[in-house]
Amino acid sequence: MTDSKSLLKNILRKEDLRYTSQRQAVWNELESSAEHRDAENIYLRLRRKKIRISRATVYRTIDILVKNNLVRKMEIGDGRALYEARIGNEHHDHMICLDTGTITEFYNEDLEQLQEKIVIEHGYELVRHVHQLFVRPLKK
Amino acid sequence: MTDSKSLLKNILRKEDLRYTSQRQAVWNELESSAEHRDAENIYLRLRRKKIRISRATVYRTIDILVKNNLVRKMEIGDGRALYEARIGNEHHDHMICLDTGTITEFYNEDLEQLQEKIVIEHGYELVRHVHQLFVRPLKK
DNA sequence: TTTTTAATGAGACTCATTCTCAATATAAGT
DNA sequence: ACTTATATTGAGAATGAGTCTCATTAAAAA
Repeated sequence: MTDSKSLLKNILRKEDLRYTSQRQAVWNELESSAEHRDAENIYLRLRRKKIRISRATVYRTIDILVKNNLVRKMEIGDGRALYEARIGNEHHDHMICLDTGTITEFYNEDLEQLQEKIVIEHGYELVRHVHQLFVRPLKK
Repeated sequence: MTDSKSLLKNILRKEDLRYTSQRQAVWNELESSAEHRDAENIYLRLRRKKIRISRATVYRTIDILVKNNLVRKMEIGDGRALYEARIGNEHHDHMICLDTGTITEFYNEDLEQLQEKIVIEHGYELVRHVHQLFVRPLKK
């Protein structure tokens, strides 16, 4: 069994959920590219590959993957959400260019630590965070 | 004329828009509380006060206020957006408690500067940012 | 005032996501 | 393997925040 299959199976077992071809297909699709994709894109691609799946199942499966940290959800502000696999993909935040729509990933350790410090000072622990920088190219 | 009225009038004049009672009512409503409120809440409160206004106008007016920095928009991740007046209200980010829903505002100068530094290193300038910390109470 | 044109309201519409429920598939037990 | 119990699925209806349309109303310019 490939790592990808056993990883998913273990998570489904832990959650007392059944292993199905649809759930594997959604995970394969997300895992196979580093893109930020929306649910409709995943649905359409699976259909194009002649995989029998519905939108409802795509959404339901993504929820499971997000809850189990295999996939990161990112709300882009226009009412849609984009997803990306976390596999071989350490934590990062996003910089979104307002001119071109280009999404650049960034990670800054100082920033991470500062966030932790801030929430602790308020008597909380950090569960997750959303950090998006909306930018424009520097004109020189 | 109150400050609140002339502030709005000036902005509408600048934007070549007309001053109307509905626009004033939406601005009054937002300005009069420091709460984070959604569009529906503002609409219902104005109706309860017997002010003649429609949802469409609430949304249209909020857009104008956001565009002119009188109001800050905050997407909360469940598909809704919350709004708060910026009046007497310097920039801050939000900490959202997952247990209680409590929203705590925070501001950290180091964090602000770090963000600026990061985008510049990538050849961009920062236009705006979204920074939300989802937290849980520290149990001791 | 009159006139011009922007703003409004009611409700239709959009679009991502969620829900419903009958049909189907998984996996446990034999 | 076969049966059985029950979780999962699919099709499409439903939801809900936000946007759009267009006839009516109201600013504000003349």
